[in-house]
Amino acid sequence: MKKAHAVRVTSLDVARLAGVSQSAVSRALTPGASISDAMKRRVTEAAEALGYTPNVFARSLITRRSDFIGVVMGEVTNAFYAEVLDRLGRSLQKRGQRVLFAGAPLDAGPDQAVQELLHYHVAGIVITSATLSRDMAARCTAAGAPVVLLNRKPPPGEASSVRCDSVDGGFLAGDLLARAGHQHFAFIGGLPGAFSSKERERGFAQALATHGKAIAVRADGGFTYQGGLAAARGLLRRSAPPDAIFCGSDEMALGTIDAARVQGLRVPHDVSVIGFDDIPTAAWEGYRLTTIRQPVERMVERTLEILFEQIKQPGSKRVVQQIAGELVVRGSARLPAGYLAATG
Amino acid sequence: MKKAHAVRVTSLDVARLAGVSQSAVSRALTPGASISDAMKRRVTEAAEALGYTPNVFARSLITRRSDFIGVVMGEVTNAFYAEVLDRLGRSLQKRGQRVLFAGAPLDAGPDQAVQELLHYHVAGIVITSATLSRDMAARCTAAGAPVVLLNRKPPPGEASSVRCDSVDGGFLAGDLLARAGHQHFAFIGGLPGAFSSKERERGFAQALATHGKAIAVRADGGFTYQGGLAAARGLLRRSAPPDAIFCGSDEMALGTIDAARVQGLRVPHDVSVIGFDDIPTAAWEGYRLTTIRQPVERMVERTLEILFEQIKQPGSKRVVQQIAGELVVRGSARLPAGYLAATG
DNA sequence: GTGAAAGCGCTAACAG
DNA sequence: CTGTTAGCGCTTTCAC
Repeated sequence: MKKAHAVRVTSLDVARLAGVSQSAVSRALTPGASISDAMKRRVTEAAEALGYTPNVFARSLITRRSDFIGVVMGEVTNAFYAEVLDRLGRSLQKRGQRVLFAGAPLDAGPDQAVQELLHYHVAGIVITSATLSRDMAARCTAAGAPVVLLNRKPPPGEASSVRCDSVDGGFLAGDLLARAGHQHFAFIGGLPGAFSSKERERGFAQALATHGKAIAVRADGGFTYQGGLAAARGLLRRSAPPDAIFCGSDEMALGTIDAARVQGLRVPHDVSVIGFDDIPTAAWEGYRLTTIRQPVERMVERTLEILFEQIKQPGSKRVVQQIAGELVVRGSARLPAGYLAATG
Repeated sequence: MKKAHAVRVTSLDVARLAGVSQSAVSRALTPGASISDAMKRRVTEAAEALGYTPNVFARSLITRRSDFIGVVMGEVTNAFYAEVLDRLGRSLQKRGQRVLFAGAPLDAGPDQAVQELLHYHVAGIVITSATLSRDMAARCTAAGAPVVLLNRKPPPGEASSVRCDSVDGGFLAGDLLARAGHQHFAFIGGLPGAFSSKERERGFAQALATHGKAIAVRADGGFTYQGGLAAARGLLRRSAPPDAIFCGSDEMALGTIDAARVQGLRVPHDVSVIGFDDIPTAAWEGYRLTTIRQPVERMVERTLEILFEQIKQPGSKRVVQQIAGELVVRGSARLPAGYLAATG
């Protein structure tokens, strides 16, 4: 059984064992410091022998930098964001960074959470909950902590952002539905103020316009299953119910499918449904939801790429990037004639 | 527009403004330090005027304690754990603690993640991924960081644990199914080595034995939808297929329901299915899964209670607590005759 | 109860 | 390239 050293080993201990100065130890463990290979090896060996790791607090006290990356997230219970967090965590762990997790009340915005993170001299911040205020963005810049927003409205100022191209994604959905010959189109949005939801609706409307159609009716479902279910129920009970419904998120689309089934409607025979996200549940046998996939992996990767670029190169220009969504054809929407033949 | 002080305000600044010593400032912000009310007020006012907050690194460097709580979690993408994290985050935020999030590779165990957390002098650790090794548990104790495991096998040694009573939960499921008159019982477990899964199976078997029955066949589904689907497909294709399936998790139960439907079986008419967890999806219209609910809220609350007790009172005895699960009757399992009348 | 002084363990500027 | 030196901002003795 290994002994549990309660006594902490410091750089001085390592220095003594290696027979060098304490600052040499520091340099040996600082990438890019000017130190000879021989010295470096000597120190490294002594450090390993003692099981030494630098005290993160002493280090951060001086450098004013930590290896924390702050993650501000509103809804971990949303499958899409759970996956974002999962991938974020793995990537950061691999790069030797730590995740300082901050839930943000959806109603209050991320400002307070960000303020707290700043106390910990986070190296950077990823926000997925809502848009940052201009004031807080400025504070992050002043504190030297670059910010990247994921799937949020690019805030005014210097914060970067990565998002799935919602307009384009909405267009994909609208185009498919229109070409399949549907006549009455409905859109179910998330929260009235949500930027991504509005963009998805816009793209949807644009595609319909291309075909001389328009959104006949809309409702909001708060991005949740229950909300989507309720919204769809209302829509489908109208005297002229829609035969094509595009939802701003998969959860709402799944609720929509269930609402249709409860009313005895067949999907997609009586009504076509398309979602947005491609969460795992969308692929379940019970739903087989046709949807617009957000390429989470690439989005997260790009987010971190930008973040680390800015960390390494403070003051570099902000980047506002869109990544294309991708139509995933399953069974919840009728297809245009000859569609399968055309796409192979 | 507020000015973004790039210059940090230190306790010395506050001391100067208040006309007191720097150590007085420290004492004013340390609960339980010996200081007069007048002095405390004076310092507090100056601190507020300057927007002062102590440098967490300098503080932790001395005290060897941070306000981080480490959370080691394997599967955020699992709806049950997403909810755990969500609640954990909210509660901790409320108590002024920060969440240091560490994903743990399921295959590697939590030891490495815990080791990393210890570097940050976390005040405590919550683990939901797998059981801690005895060695690492000892190291946590040595480092003064209490550990509470959530829904994991209580490790040998001093770590506390809170879990849903799986034996009892399994019993509930078995009892209901047996009393409803089913004849062929199947169990779908998670991973072969998973403690909670084994306990659920044991309780299930015990209940069946009470009625002179037994588990006829079993399979493993890795706790996932796809795994449950595949496992159930195999089970239902047997020459003597089960008419009652108890699954070690809701996701697998949902997969089981879909597997049954794909084969043209009606649930619960042809086969009854019961899950475990009560994740939000279990309540969806498309499934209406009868399941054993884990009272997440209480479990998380109790976990934190124990953790903070141990933080406040180092060396206090470990607690191993079980919290009862609760049968949630929906539509995926046939009920014993007169059941509804009897339960009101 | 209060101030002065001594570090916590480390990085970074400075000589050599 | 290497050692010496000076703090980072705070908590915590120690005198008074």
